[in-house]
Amino acid sequence: MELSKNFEPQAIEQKWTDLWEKKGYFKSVPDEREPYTVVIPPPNVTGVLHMGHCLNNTIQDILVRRARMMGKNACWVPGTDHASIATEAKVVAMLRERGIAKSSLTREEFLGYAWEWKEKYGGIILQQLKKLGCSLDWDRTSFTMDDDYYKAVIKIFVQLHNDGIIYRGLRMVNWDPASKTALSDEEVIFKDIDSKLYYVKYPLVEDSSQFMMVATTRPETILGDVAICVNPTDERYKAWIGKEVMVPIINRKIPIITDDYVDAEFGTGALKITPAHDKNDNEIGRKHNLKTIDTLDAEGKFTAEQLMDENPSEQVLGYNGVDRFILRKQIAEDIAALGLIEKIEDYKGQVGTSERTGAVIESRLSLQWFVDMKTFLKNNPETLLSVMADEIVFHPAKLKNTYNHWLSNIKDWCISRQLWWGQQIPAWYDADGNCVVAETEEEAGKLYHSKFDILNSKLVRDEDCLDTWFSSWLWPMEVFKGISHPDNTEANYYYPTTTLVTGHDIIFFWVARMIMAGYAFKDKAPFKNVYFTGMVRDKQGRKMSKQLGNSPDLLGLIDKYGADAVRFGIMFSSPAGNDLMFDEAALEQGRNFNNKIWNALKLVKMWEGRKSESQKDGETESQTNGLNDSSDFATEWFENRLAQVQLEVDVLMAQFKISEVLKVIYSLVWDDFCSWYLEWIKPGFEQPIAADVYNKTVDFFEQLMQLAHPFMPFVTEEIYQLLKDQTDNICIKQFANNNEPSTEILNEAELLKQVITAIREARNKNQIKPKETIKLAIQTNNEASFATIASILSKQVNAEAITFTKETIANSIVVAVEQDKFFLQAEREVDTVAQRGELEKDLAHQQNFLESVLKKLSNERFVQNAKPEVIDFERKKQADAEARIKTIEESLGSL
RNA sequence: GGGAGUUUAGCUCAGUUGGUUUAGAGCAUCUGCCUUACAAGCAGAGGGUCGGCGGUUCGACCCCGUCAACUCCCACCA
Repeated sequence: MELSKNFEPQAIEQKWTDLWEKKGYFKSVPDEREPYTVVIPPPNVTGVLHMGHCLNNTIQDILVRRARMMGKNACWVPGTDHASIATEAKVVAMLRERGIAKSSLTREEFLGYAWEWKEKYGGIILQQLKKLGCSLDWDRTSFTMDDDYYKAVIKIFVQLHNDGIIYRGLRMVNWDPASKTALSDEEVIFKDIDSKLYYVKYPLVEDSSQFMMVATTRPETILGDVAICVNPTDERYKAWIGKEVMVPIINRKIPIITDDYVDAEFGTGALKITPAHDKNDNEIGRKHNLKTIDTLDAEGKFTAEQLMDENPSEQVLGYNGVDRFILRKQIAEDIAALGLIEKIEDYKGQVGTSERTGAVIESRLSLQWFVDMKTFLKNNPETLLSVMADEIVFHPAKLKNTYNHWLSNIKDWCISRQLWWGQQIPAWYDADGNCVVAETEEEAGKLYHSKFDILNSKLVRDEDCLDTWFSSWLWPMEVFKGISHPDNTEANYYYPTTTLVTGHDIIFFWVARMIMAGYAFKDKAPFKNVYFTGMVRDKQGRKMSKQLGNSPDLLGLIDKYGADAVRFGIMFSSPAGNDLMFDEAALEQGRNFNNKIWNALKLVKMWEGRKSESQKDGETESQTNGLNDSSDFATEWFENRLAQVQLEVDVLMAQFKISEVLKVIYSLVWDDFCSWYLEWIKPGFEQPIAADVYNKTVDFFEQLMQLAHPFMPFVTEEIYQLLKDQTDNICIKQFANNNEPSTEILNEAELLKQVITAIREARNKNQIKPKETIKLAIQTNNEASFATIASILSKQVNAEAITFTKETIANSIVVAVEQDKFFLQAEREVDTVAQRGELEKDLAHQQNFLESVLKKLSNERFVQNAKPEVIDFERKKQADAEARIKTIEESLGSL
């Protein structure tokens, strides 16, 4: 069979995806094996695959594939999240394009469109994961709004409500005017913005020639002012306390009050109090029994509704419906027209924005549902303890601090959203606002009658739905129906899951809440390990974003480089726990690596037809030189090297140093296997290869592919199949047990590599052309061991003859490695001047080195205090350096 | 304002309890090679007073102190 010049990923990826799926390799059912369970962080149904997913899912696939090859029952569950706000926004936008307003639809009609949208677009991202090679158990695909899942969420809501953990209350909440819903604190992102600080004069009621000056960034809320507040210790305002000032434009009389909260240093030291539009103002308002006057509607537009009993002027009514940001400028201008603006300063401040829509958040007094997190946490103390005690292990561990801090300062969780797409809150109200919470309408009715003894009242269900995270916190349990059908076989087998892989940006949103939920509802941690990935950034370290346009097209990259190369690239540049700078050059490196492996295959396949039955019959080029064949040494070395790396990989994987593992494998394949091993066993041009050497080589190659398979599934499967007729597939081939590697042969090989490199370097420096052969004479105490590797050595340094000598050979290039000396004789004259220069440079270096070693050894305190092995090592350094100096001096003498 | 982290070669990063040939890798750079697996390659090389200063120690990239720069998280000073 003819193998293509370069590896062509496009030709094989689909083939293996289809075959793996057809054979059902990634399907998992409970059995007697130990499970290795991973649940995917469910991407939003609105999502398309981006670099973050690529990183995240590649890591999961590596863990899962490796576990599968290590005899575990690996189960990786796919699925998507309904993403209430994001999806509802998309559906609303789609309807708008079709000319349909959401407000013209009933809830049922809207949900019909939403499901339609979900069915059409919701699966795209999962299909894209297939392209990446993810070995998910597709039959288990879940969705956070599946029927059972929906019921599970409702069940948990009712349970927590009955336990008194969930309550409904009128609170200041974060309000997103774009999506017209409340948000949790976690959904608010604070951003630095340039704004203005307006210095506004409030005329004193008793003497309008005097003013109270207030600095504010939000003049648009002035019409809702109910007081001016100063610090009680502020001398400047002592005389003003208790007096009244007039609010500009609306001319409301408001008192001057005091509160410790006010910082006398900031602005003018006087704070206007607008309880409807600011959390702190609201607190102060409550303390001082002030009115709350709301002047903004749900969309952030002015409304005079609550001003009507003040007989608002035409001017005030004219503000109706004006957007808050336009209003800000307009009111500032109008106040300035009254002569009541002293000055306007530039001001750098922070504003909260919606994580989803980006809209500036308003604080708004609103009736919402909350989870009492402090009590909930008190009931489930393992949430914190298990992480701090490493019962749930965080990678990297530094995030334990972050986690601890958040839990220790936890606030109540606002879980109601003014949306339709999501689990509808199972609360029913009568006309008087009496409320019952139950899983179904029927139960709600029964409960109502048992509770209230009111006849014929009509119950209406709460319109709102739940925060998406209130459903996804059940994910590791409910994908196995652990809540909707508790104690089922699957849930008992797969839960707790083994490892969670997710971005550190959702540690509070999701990870912390899953841990809480795990302990609260299953009395068990949801997972044993959490691997937090960093954020994917571009080459310049900027976050990937749509706005910057620096987010590469992942499917395009897969087409261009192949999925294996993409996986390689992202893992290779992904240090554990740090952000990674994405650079397409890494993918190129991955592609090159695939190609390197491919070419190694081509080389081995060339030998396949030239096997000789026994090693004796195989006449190698070396033997024609009268040297012993060294391939036994090569195979023995590589076998041990492989065992060594396998152990190293086990250790690194246990520490989740996944990109380190890839680097180790990369170097094993490229350097040890291709650059050294294959060259060492390579027969001469059109010469045969000993059958046992060939078979061992194929075996090594298989093992390498197996080791690399979790990282690069496609190319490794392809090569595994091409190496020889296989009865199985690499993705389920079990790792063999490792033997303990022999350090002796590993050290011998290291020395051989050093010798080869040193001689090559000498050749290069002396401008001996690659094709030009040399005669090599070796002066050593260890002729026997050099004799066994002589054929390798002669091949690798292009020596036509190797001899042993006791004497220094005149007019040759001398190379010293440890205590052995190598004399190179070439056709061309030795450039004595250059040689001398090199030798003198080396001599100086060795002498300096020796000096530093001797200084240490002559230090009495060192000899007294240091460990014996450290001293021995220093003595060896001394001996080696002395030997080398002697060699160099001899060489200089013979020049 | 609080907390955490980072600082090692041009770039991205390793460096395990202080001693391992006066610090390692990949990429990039330079030199020489189209050698019949691979130029997406081969063989070599150069490049770092381990952020600054001080300390502990026989010995510090590693421990302590301090300063500096950067990053992230938390916190609604209007």
